[in-house]
Amino acid sequence: MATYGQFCPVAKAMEVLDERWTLLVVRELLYGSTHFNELRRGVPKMSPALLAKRLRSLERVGVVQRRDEGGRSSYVLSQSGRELAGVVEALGTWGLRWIGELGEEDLDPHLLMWDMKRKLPVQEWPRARTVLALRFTDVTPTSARWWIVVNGGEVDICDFDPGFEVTAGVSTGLRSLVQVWRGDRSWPEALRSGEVVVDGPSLVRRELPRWLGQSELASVPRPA
Amino acid sequence: MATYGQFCPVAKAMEVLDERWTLLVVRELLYGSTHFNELRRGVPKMSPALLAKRLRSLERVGVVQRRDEGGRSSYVLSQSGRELAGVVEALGTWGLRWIGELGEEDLDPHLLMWDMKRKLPVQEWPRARTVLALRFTDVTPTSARWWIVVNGGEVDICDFDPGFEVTAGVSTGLRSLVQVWRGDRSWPEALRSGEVVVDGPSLVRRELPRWLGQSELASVPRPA
DNA sequence: CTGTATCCATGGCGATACTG
DNA sequence: CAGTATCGCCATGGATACAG
Repeated sequence: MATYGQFCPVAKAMEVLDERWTLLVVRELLYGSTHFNELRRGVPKMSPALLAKRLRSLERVGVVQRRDEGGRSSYVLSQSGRELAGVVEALGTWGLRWIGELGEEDLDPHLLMWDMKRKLPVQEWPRARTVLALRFTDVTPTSARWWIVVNGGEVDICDFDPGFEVTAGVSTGLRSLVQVWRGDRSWPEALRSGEVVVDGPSLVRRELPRWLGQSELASVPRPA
Repeated sequence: MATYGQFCPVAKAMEVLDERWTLLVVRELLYGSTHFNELRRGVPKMSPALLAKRLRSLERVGVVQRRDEGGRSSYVLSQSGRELAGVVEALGTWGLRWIGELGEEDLDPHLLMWDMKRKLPVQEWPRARTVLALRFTDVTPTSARWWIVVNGGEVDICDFDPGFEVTAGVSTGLRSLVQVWRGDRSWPEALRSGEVVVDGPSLVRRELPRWLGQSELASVPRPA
């Protein structure tokens, strides 16, 4: 860990946190991931060796507590780690307001589905099993089709047809759905523009924005 | 600038902010520094080449506005940059609470004096010129003696005797004064323990804690 | 004073393969 | 599933000197 040679608390914090990927791992832990490969899903472009290294660093500085669970390990934030929520939130708010341009390489369908799996507002969905068939119109075929299954408060995401009756189909450009999820665009606008198309009963077409919702940070006000 | 390939606002923010030194430069700009060598005083261990590079990066992403002022340049935060105050504050709060251990190399008397120069509560000082002669008992002779001159709301820090009549002398270990300044220890405790010794009229001995005060973050509550 | 230019070593980190 | 092991590049950034 490189040092700054400053007693300033900001510098001392950055000695721990400024290394590449570190705060994204913390973000995943804050979102509730506890196991190695679960963490990997949230930072897929990070090599496993580096993730292991970061977890060891975070454990050493007391941000993460590692527990051995008979062979496998689990990683949980300590009190110190949980308090990084304030830092992560400030970064997210700032990033949403001021770093709006997304490159093509930022648009990863796996990450979007993983994020949705964790944060879909299941309480808005019907009690009965509900299945959305999602199709990204502008994505390489192997990652273009997804199924969202909500049943009894549980969300499952499949990249193959699970075989259940489909409640509705959703067809959209990946960028459009990412923008709506982040709150860069609104659901009504995206539907009106025709960039997100819902194929199904009119009731579902009306409810879909509430079912899918938006990420937590979406409501952050944007600069005028 | 290395990318993460994620649309997450935290990741997009960190692409801009996670490089070494970047947020410390922003901190200096938030504290009001505007010129190159003024910034350098706040990040003395950073090479000038790297500082120039970081300033260019920050300008490119719209955090800093550079102005040409007839030969020299000044650097001012944009609206986007000013909003990084929330990030810096969250980092400082967390760092103060959880990264308490300071190594010897973190104890730089120049940085302490530079910080004090900017943030001394001059409104607490007498109207008439007041001079404190500071001596660090445990620091290499060339950086051990400092004079703080407060006059008409202006603070001057000298590393040589400015020749004015000295109101009082303060003798202390560098670490002790840093700890008090950060709020890791209280003024009463430091004086009582004898680690900070004030040599002067009893009125000054009473007033000194209010004159020097503590850094802004010092009041952050510490973990039990 | 305000930077720029150059050089160089380090090690961070990405890629890949592999193991219990 | 949960990591380790290894390799090698190249970019980061530290140091120093110098220029306008």
